[in-house]
Amino acid sequence: MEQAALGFGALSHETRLTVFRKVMGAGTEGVTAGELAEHAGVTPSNLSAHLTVLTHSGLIRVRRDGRRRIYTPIVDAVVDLVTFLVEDCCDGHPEVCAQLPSFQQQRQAS
Amino acid sequence: MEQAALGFGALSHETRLTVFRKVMGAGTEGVTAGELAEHAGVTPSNLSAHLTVLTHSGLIRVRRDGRRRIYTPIVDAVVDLVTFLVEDCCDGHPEVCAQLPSFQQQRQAS
DNA sequence: AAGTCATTTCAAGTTTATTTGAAGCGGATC
DNA sequence: GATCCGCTTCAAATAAACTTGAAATGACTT
Repeated sequence: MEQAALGFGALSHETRLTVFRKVMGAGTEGVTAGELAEHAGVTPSNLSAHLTVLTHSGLIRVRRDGRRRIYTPIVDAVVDLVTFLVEDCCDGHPEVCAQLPSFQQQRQAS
Repeated sequence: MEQAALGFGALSHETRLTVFRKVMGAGTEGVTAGELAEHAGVTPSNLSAHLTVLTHSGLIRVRRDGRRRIYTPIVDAVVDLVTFLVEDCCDGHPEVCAQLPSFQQQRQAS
């Protein structure tokens, strides 16, 4: 639960949420810090601070490529976080989770 | 996205996460502040502060019953939050969302 | 109407986050 | 080896979150 709180904390800031989504979208290939800074519209320095929070939460990781750093999602960690939230939602209210988008459908669509 | 950040922020503290889960589990019937304080092992005053954050985030609501206050989940808001996270996860990585527990299955189980 | 109960509000202190710009560092280029 | 690039680290300032206990509120009870 400590881990979940950490994960939610990492997503509790608009800049970080923006960055997180961009990183998720980038998949295995990843995104550079520079691209993320531009995308989020913040200074490199500020972005770096937010990236530290996100990596510390275990939701993303860094890899080096020459002089740039490439950020990639740790998908298992994201799945764990989603699962945690979903269990709260669906254990007590199973009838409600039918409202959630069908993952199978999305899978075929994209 | 602002709303999502607010929601995640509300879940980013262990006490609030504990409280949130208890409220979710209580369903329509709800839980009193007193029960929540005992469950979370914090003072009434401290709990009240956390409840303010949670209600302000739109994930739970209060209703009065005599001299007690009963907290209930706002399930739609929780579903929205889960959906938000799931979309990040599954739009870019649809193959991964198969790892998530099947809601239909859970529905029949409980 | 006085007392008690459940809970919140207040104010103050403490801790933790966030932002900023300057400086540093490792890797590429000249 | 000097320089430029991409990014991080540092330090200092500001802001936001958290905790605490005392006091207030509003609703039942006697």
